[in-house]
Amino acid sequence: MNGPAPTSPETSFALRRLISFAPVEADEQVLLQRAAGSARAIPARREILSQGAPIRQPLILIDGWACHAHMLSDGRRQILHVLLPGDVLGMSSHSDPTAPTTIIALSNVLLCPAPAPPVQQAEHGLTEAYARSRAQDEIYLLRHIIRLGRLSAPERIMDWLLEIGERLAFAGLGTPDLFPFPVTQEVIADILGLTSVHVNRTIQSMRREGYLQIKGGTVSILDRERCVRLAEYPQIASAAPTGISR
Amino acid sequence: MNGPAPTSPETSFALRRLISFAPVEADEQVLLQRAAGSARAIPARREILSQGAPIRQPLILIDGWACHAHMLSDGRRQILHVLLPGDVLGMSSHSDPTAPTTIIALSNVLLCPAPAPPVQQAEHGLTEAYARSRAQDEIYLLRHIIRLGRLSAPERIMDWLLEIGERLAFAGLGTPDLFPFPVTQEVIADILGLTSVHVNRTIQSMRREGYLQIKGGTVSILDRERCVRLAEYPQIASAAPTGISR
DNA sequence: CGACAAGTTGATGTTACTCAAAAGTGGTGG
DNA sequence: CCACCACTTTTGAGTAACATCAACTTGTCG
Repeated sequence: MNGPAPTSPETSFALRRLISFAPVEADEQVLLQRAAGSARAIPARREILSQGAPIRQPLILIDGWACHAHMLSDGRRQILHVLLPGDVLGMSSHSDPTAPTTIIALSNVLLCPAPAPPVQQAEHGLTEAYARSRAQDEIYLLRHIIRLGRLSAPERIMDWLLEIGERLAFAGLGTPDLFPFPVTQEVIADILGLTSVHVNRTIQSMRREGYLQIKGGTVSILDRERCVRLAEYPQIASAAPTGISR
Repeated sequence: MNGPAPTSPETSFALRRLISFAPVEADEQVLLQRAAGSARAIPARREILSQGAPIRQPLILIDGWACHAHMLSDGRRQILHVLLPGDVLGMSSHSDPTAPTTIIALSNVLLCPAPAPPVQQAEHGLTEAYARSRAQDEIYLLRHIIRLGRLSAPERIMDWLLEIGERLAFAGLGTPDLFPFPVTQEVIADILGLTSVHVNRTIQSMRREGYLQIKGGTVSILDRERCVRLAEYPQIASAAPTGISR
């Protein structure tokens, strides 16, 4: 549905993102390619990792969407973090790591083991790429806290959509203004701490006012300027003018 | 105000927490003690690290409370994470790290440089302690997302207080049911994504119903059983019965 | 075509926010 | 000891945002 040849291109997309974090040596790239070749498929809704379980080995998401999720005893669900192609799951820097949360597939996904860097040399290659990927994930977590704590429903939705668009574009899957979007409004609600009904009404209102369009599993940002303003979305690679003097 | 000799004991409290994460060799403990001895004081409200600035060197919080905070342009503030004695700031595993958020002192604090482990041996000593401390911080971030996304105001406040009590007790500062508490209701509001007025009313209601007491900079959990139930607080070191079959 | 999931709509309820002011608290200097 | 200040907590009344409940409609896939 989303391109000419659906078999091998996704692989390189996912790896492209990871490689962009740091200069990865040719031999390491081969390791990645080989790992990606052995990726296994997991159907939507299936649990990938369960909370508290020991992590056998870190994984790379090659295709599809997944998420960290937490259920409360009365059925409320909060999705903590969305995982997109190229994201690394379960990478930890200490011994005997256990999964801090349950990870489930949001769509059909392809997963492969994350190859260990051949040389454990810091500040270079794959080691550095993994470290930066993890640091970036932490930034997304922090931004998510801001969203949930201080943004209104329209702001939350817009801010999150802009982030997803940016992340997907980073992996070569669409552009920041037009990207594939395989999740239901119920999932959006569980990510953003809202109800699906409220998500629906809010999206409709944004659609009516010409901000964006969501149709057929695709998001189009129609007026990026206004969208960014609505969400106070932090500009990519801009000087941070956060200086609050005295 | 909080004990007989206010000069040196805090130092060992903070280090106790860090050391508890992994067996730290005697020589490494000496490094920590020496670093703590050179701690410098920073007054409340002062900025410790600003967003986007390069991190010169990781720090250990020896005494007092600090936090990661983010301001929106219209004055809204979200506190992302609270830092307590023994917490490590700005520890990163990749090269040229920059501060993902601004860190400010919530009270007067003592800070010292985090000594680099003498032997860069994974799975042992200080390296492992730092790694586990960071992993634990990530778990607190995830829990915070659940709080903000899916818990009501009373649940948020209770859940957060229980977490703070546990963390302080872990560092030897009070017990999980009785601990020092140097922050205003306005700060609580900015942590929990509420307004200070609503925090006030909610705390009063919990006080009236016998859950807890907050007075004179001290929190007392009066009925832990009921508090834990109110917040669905995850039990420490309990088997995780999260198995959702099929 | 039928069944099931997803999206949409309406009516109503509740939680939490806003604005504004009063009352309490602690520190400082005369 | 008191007066004063700034800050924090508390209270009240009105409002806005979001949730809830319950249909109904649309779309998709076998």
